[in-house]
Amino acid sequence: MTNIRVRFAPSPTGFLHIGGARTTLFNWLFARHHKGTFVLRIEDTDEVRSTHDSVDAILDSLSWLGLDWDEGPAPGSFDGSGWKEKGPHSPYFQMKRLEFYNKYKDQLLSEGKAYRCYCTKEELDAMRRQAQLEKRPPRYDGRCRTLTDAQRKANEAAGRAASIRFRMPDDGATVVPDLIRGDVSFENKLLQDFVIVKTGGGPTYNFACVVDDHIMEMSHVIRGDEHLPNTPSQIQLYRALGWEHPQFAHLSMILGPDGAKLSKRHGATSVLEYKTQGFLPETMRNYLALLGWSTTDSQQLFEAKELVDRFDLEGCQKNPATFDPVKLLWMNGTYIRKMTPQQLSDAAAPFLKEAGLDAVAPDALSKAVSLEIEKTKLLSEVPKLVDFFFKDAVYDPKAVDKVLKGPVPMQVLQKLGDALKDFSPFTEKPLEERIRKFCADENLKPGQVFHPIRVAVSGRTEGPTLFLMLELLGRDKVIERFELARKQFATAA
RNA sequence: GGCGCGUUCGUCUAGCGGCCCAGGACGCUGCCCUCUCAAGGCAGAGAUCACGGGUUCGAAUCCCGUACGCGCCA
Repeated sequence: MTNIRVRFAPSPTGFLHIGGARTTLFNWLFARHHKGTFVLRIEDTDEVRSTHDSVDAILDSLSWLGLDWDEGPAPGSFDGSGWKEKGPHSPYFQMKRLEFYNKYKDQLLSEGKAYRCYCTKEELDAMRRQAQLEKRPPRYDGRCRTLTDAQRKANEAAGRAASIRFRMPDDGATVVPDLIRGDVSFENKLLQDFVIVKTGGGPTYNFACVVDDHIMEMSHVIRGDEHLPNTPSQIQLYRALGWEHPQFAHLSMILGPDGAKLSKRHGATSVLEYKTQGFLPETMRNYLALLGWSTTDSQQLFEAKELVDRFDLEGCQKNPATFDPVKLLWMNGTYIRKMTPQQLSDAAAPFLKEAGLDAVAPDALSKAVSLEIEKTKLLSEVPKLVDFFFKDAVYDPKAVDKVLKGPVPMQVLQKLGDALKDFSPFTEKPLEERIRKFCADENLKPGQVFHPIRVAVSGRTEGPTLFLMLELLGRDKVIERFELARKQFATAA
């Protein structure tokens, strides 16, 4: 069996979006599963829209997702003119590989498999309109196929720029053997002589892609569904160049909730946005894997290694999948619950810093986090879940209305405050015993006591288990907040 | 417009001729646990397998059409 070599080949014209991340993930999983090689190639032939920032954003996104590549540019290595690269096929930027495209363009030209086309944009537009009028497919008519040397010279003399077109076969059909969809057949007469080199001299996507995939020895091309209609043209190019084509696998697309291709108007589509929202990379990998791939037992949660072990192209879905943010959120919660409090604190560090909680002692923070871990769904929620341990409580008016209003809560706070003033040890079990005794002594139901305590101390009705929360806050803060709440809300009664 | 791909609970999916009047997961509803919120446990609602024809003793599964959705080429 040949070595497995796959690649992800993004155009650096923006951030890495969810669809691109999914394609990368599948390539990466396939490579790792087969102990093959994963290559990152930058298709920057669109000189107008390609930017250095986009390259960096893509590299950062992949690094965050934990999808490492064996060949290609190194993240963070931009030095003002380019990136450091690793791998035997460097450079991995198409704009630095023009010599290859030129070489094979010349070969095709000299073998008569490609030709110069002098048609202007206006002429091509006219041709298209005419075809539409006659209800024919708008296909290039091949008028420059048979230009004589004299005609060619005349065109050159007239200052017309030439593009290079590939001579497609007129008859027969081209079959795309697809690992996911089976054989897909396209009639050649409906395919046109497509441009391989633009008038400006740059290669088109279909040409550069074929040349590079061959030179870089790709065994499989795993890419989005939208490339399937390009594939017969590419296969013809491989043949004309005397090359064997790689195996193809076309992944179904990812849709937004409205059934249209996932795009910016559906909200967050940049992978990095999910990082800032507080999702974990392992969540993203697991969830994205399930978008278009599954096992026969419909397993949902996969350890990192398990995903690599179990991934295969056979489990890939033909039909498009709708991205479900609700399930993503659930999944993030399951991953957070698997973490230790320490790990969660560390992972949430950027968010804690933003909330001004970065000075909190790690040990105290970890304890607070441990009380909230099972309800955390996003890293970004951690600060507001624990802030009242370290900052003044902010009283939620609704909570106050519901729980602190009336004479009973106020009395509870006063009497219990007195009772706890010198109480020791101020730890969970003794506190529970003491407070339950207080309930009995005062002839109050536990709820009549517990709820006011909770709101007085934290400002809200929902929170961690009560007595541990009190222990962690410590006696001084508890007493202080009892008093503060009484002063602040006594009149409200 | 032409070509191509797709169509199983709201969503992600299992299913590759009998085990399926369709299984799992998210979400939803109810109950249990309980000091709140969660988490967890249990139960439930939810899919005439897009539609119409075939093939077959038997079809979600095979074949052919139709509809719809999406993509590509313009």
